[in-house]
Amino acid sequence: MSTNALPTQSTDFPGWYGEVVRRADLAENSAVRGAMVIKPYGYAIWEAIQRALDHRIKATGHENFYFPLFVPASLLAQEGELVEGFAPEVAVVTEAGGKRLEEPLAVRPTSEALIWSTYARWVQSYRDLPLLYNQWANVVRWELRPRLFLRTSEFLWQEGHTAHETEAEAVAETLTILHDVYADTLENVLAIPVLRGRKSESERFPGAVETYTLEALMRDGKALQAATSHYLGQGFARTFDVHFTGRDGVEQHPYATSWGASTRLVGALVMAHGDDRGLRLPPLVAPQQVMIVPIYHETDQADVLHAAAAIRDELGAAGVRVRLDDRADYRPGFKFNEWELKGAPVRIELGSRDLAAGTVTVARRDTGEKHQIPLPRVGTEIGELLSDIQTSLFRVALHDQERRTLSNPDGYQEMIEYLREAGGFVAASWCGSGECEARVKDECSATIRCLPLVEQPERSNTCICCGREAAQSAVWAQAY
RNA sequence: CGGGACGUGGCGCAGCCUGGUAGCGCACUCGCUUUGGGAGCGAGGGGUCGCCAGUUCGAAUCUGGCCGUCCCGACCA
Repeated sequence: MSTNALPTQSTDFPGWYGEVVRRADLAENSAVRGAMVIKPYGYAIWEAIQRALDHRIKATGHENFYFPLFVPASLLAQEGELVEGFAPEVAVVTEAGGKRLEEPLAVRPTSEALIWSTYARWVQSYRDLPLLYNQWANVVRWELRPRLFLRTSEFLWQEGHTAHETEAEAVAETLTILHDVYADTLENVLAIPVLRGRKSESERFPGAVETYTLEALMRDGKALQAATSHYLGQGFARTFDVHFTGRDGVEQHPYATSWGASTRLVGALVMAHGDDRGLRLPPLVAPQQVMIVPIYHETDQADVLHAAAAIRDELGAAGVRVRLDDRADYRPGFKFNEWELKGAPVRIELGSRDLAAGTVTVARRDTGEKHQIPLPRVGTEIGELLSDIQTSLFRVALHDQERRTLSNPDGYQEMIEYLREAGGFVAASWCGSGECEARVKDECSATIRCLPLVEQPERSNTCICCGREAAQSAVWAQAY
C-alpha cells in the first residue's frame, strides 16, 4: 500500500482508474497479456453482482447449466455472421496431448454455436419450448487493447440462451431480461442509472436481428455498455438445424435470444461512483458495508476494543456486513484512508471520547460527512444510513447523467464539439443512415450508443447530421 | 497493425549523455516509542540492471538484434 495520493479524476482519469483498481486490491495484470488476476476484494464485489443477477435470472424463470470451454472451430464457423464478427479475436487450440489436433478447437468467445448445435437434440416439439437457460462462464476474446475489467482477453460473465415458439415471445424475453434483470440490477443494486435502447445496425451483435443495450455514463463523460440482450430471430436455429413440430403439426424453427453481462460491471462501478479518494461502493455490493475503526491508547485499549466488538456483533446479527479493523500495526488515520480508498460505505470510529459520551462517530463515504450517534441507536441508524447511501449514490449519478446529456443540440457543430471533449451523452434526431453515423464517428470518434426506447419528448424531425427527415432519436457518446 | 514512450530489489523511480565494484522513496523484517486523518527513531534483508550477441582490460551505461510493457488510434462485453 502506497501512501501517495491518487492521480485526480479531472487531470488523469485513466491513471486514476488504474491506480484505484490496483491500490484498492481489485485486480492486477497477470503474466498473460490482457488477462487479469481478480483479487479477493475485487472478486467479492463481482460475487455480489453475480448474486444480484443470478437471483433475477432465476426469478424470471431461468435455470443455470454449463457448457464446455472448447468449441470445434468448424462449428463456430458455421454461423456466418458470428464467425465474421468474432474471427479476429478468437483463440484457437491447435495442439493438445502432445499432438497436433485434427480439428482445431476454438476457445469460446461466446457460446451460441455450441449451445444451439446442442439444442438441436433437445427440441422436437413445441412442448419442449421454451428453453430458458443461463450459464456462468469465462470467455476469451483476444482484445488488442486490454484494460483491467473493462476489456480483458479472458473475462467472466453470464450468458443466457433461450429458445421460443414464437417471435413475440422471444422479443418479450429479450426485453424482460433488459428491464427486469439488467436495468434493475444496475440501477437498484449498483446504483448506476442507465439508458435503455436498441443498437444501430453497425453496433449490433453479429447474427442478431435486434440488440438491446444498457448504456451508463462514467464520471469522465464517456459511456460504457453495461449489458446487452439480443433477439436473434431464427438464424441460429436454421444454421444449427434446430426445428420442432408446432401446434399446427408444421415443422418450424424456434426463435432465439441471448444476453450477457460481465466483470466489466466492476469497472463500471469504479468509474460511475469513484472520486479522488478512491472507490465509493453502493452498500448492496460492498464486501464490507461498515468498517469499525477503534482508536485507543494503551490505558483504554481493552475497553475500546470490547465496545467495538459489541457493536460489530450487534450489527452483524442484524445482517450488516461489518468488520472491526483491529489491526494493531496501523494507526487510525491509515485505516481511514485505506477504507475510503476501498469504498466502504460507512465507517464507525470509536475512541475513549466516544465511550465517555456514550456515542460513536459515524462517517459516510459518499459525502464524507461525520456525525455522532448515541450507542443505543447504532443498530437502527446504521441500517437507515446504508439505505440512504444506496439511494443517494443513485440520485447523484442520475443527476450527473442528466446534467451531462445535451438534448436536441442547436446544430451539428455544437454536437460534435460536445462529443469531442467527452462532455457526455448527446440526444438528437437521426435519419437512420449509416453514412451519418460514420461521419460523426469520423469527426469525433463518438458512436451511437443506443436508439432510446423512450422517445425524447421534444424531438426535432430532421436529422442532426444531414437535415433529412428523421424517424427516431439517437444517443451519441464517446465510449469505452 | 500504425504513432509515441519505457524496461534497474515487491511497487515507483534516479544512475546511462561523459563505461570503473548499483542507489533513493515506499513496502518488508526486528526493536523501542506511538495511535481522534496515511507515525518516529534505530538496526537489518532483498537486485545475474528484459533477453541474446558485439565493442572494451572492464558494460546498467556504447552498438546491433530480439522480447515485453504502457499510452494514443482502428476492433471490442
